[in-house]
Amino acid sequence: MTSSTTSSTINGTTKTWQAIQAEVRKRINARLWKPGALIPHEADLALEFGCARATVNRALRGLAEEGLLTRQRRAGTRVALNPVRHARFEIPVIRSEIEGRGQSFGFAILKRETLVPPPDVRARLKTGAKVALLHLETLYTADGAPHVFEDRWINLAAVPSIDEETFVTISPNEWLVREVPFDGGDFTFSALAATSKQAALLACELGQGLLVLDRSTHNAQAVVTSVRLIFHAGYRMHTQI
Amino acid sequence: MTSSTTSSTINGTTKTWQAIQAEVRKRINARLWKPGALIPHEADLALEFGCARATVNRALRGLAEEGLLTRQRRAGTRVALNPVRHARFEIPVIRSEIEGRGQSFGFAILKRETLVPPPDVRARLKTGAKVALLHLETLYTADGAPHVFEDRWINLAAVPSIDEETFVTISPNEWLVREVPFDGGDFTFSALAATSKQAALLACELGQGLLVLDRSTHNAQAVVTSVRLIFHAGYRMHTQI
DNA sequence: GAGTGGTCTAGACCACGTT
DNA sequence: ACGTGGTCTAGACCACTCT
Repeated sequence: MTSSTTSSTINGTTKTWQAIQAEVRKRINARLWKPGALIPHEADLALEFGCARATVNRALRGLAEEGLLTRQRRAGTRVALNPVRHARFEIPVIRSEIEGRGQSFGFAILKRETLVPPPDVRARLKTGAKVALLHLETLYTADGAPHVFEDRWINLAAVPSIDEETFVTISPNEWLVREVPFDGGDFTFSALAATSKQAALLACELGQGLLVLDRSTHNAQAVVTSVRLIFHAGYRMHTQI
Repeated sequence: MTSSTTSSTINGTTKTWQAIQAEVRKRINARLWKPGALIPHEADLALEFGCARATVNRALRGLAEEGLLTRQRRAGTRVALNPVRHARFEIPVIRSEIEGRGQSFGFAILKRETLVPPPDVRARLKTGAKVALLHLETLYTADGAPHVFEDRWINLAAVPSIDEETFVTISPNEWLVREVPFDGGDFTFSALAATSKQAALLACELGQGLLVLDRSTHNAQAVVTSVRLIFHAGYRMHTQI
């Protein structure tokens, strides 16, 4: 038997950090280490598992990042009281999402203008009262059917070269992902009932519930873009942990 | 000046893994290393930065987990073509969320019954056609105002001791988090327009858009619980990356 | 076959918060 | 003050995969 997978337990003596992590998980689930309780030091565990302390550290760090453990310098490591689970969902790159389902992707620029935005948009982008921004309205389609309506404002100061882009072959979404590096962003999920305009755009009935994702992305200097995505009726955004 | 923070650059010679990570980020953002391009080996970088290879590894591993880099054994490390950003948002523990805003938390069990569920719920929980489950309907309130309506099914086989719980002092949500360890789950965001029943429960107008979160959690053995949360009108779920 | 990332070790020093 | 996690090192071997 040449069974030597990456995570292995050798005669009960744990070696890899994955195996140690699994063992710790087991003890937590079995309530051997109860929520809120202190678990042994890294040094003790290293001794028990017959490995280096760094290996134990690697295992426990992962569990702490998951939220299963709470670690503090002098205080030691505790089992988290409420396992604060972090869901990690991928930010949908619209084209990949559609083509990944085997559908054909399309988009149409409905509006393109440069003007001083309304106050709420100014607040989100943190721009002055007289600064004009690029405003784009785009409809993305899957197999020709409306998929999502995008209402986007772009900070021209942060993305000067966008003036030369016509968005004939590449969508605003992809162009920005490709051309503008960003450090972070805010995401907000909400819901609304379709107005007549939205119902017409997204080919749904008046008043249907629509999922909305507001998102603004920024880099070190400024807020680059703020966008509202209104998805077609029945759209579900799915993720796992 | 005693400026010795955790992430520091010493005379241009980078030492900590955080500093190395920041430097690599800078080079990617500055397009010094372009998307899709191969970056130097760990060994080379270690030499350049004057540190051990393990330190470089630590820095690059983090960036790979973020999705900014793609690493393969023999092939080397590349800058990711489409920075597949994944947002990491905390699963809201309802009580913490409400109390964290300084509001008072409350809940009321509206329905409690044990019966064989409809087919769609059976499918989600992967239970047989004759297996009875616990069904709970709960309304959570913030400062007395409706916050979220919870429609939950619980697999009694996975959580036997729940029959003795009256949910007078602890909500179903918290009880499950506390008593049942779980390994993973599915999350689905969607939206609906309030029915008259929902409008009455959540004190909103008929037809308002409501955010919906469907979630099922499982452990190694079985699906433990499946729940639909319907949030009050105007609710926004926010996260950052 | 050979090169690259993945991991482990044994030891060391440091940062930080509890005591 | 002191104990615990956080990190770094220098070296080693392994796993994977591209050529």
